Amino acid sequence: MSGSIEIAGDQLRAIIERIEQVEEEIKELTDAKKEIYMEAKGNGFDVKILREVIRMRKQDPAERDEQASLLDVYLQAINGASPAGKKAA
Amino acid sequence: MSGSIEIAGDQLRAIIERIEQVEEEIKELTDAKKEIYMEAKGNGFDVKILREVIRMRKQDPAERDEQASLLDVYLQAINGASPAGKKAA
Amino acid sequence: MSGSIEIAGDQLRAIIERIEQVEEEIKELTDAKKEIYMEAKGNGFDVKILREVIRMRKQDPAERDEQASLLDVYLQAINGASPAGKKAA
Amino acid sequence: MSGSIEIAGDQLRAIIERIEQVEEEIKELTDAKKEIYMEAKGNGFDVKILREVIRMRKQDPAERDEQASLLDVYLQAINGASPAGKKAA
DNA sequence: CACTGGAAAATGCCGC
DNA sequence: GCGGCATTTTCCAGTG
Repeated sequence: MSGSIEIAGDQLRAIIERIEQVEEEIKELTDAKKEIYMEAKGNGFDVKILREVIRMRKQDPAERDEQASLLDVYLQAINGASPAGKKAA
Repeated sequence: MSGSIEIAGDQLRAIIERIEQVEEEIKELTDAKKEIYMEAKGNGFDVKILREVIRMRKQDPAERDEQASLLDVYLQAINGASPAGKKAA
Repeated sequence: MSGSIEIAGDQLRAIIERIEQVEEEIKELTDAKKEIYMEAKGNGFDVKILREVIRMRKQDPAERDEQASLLDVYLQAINGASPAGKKAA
Repeated sequence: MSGSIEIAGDQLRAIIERIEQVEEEIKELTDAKKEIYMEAKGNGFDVKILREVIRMRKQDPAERDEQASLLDVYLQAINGASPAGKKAA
């Protein structure tokens, strides 16, 4: 009766503790990351650009180019839309 | 003609303008909100605490539900796999 | 005695309600914005790029160029660092 | 020499590599966390509810404090401008 | 005037 | 493949 619940309860507790443990470790690393950024900032680096560099390195080059050209397409589409009839210039 | 490049320039413009319009309105309201806080501050209220009160009021309804069903939640978690009162399957 | 508290209480309530009212309106507009993006997506536009276009339009050109060139500086600094002794090439 | 352009390339590289290293470790832990959830799911637990339980446990201590001092908070808000028991100033 | 903390936005992920 | 959720990132106001 209370048997299967007890067992599940123990299991549940174990799961929760494991997850909380891992989350704790993640938090430590996240803090470490922040510190590195802060240190970099202290050395005169621009944190925002730094993040962008890291983001770029994560992305594969093909994908990057594709996004860049799509952006160009959009920008040109905006400029080339209706204003001043340069439609097919 | 420029063909595949000229992708719906007019449509794109329309979308962008609509979004920018909405963002403009949001900005106005955000400013109004700030003004209310400032006015409150001028009347001797502590803005930080005011924000906290509002935050709590937002969370409270949700919180109440969660609190009320905490035990249920645990019980469900323990045998969440049997959805529909399959007691002991 | 309870006098000044009462008055302040009314005032407090009024402030809170005004803010909550404004926040409600902001939420509606935010939802509207989301819908526009979703509609655009339904028409084949890339939401992420769309967001970038809008972000770019908000930023003044000078600032934009500055960021872009700083990014270049960083990227070149990475490539030109130690590897393969091209230090002063 | 390239002068002002060659801005601390080595330093920059070191920073980036450190960050990427830490992010790698975070990713491993994140994956571990996911695995725990998956394992739990395999044992009949409802992942969504599990997440909720963990979230509540995180919020609970803070929540308790906030709840306990709600009245205080309101009272402070009402005369927050007099910090240090200036009774009726 | 840079730092800190908190609100708002954006991105990525997971399940359906 | 899409919509919703959770995390992460960015922005901004207050503060020393």
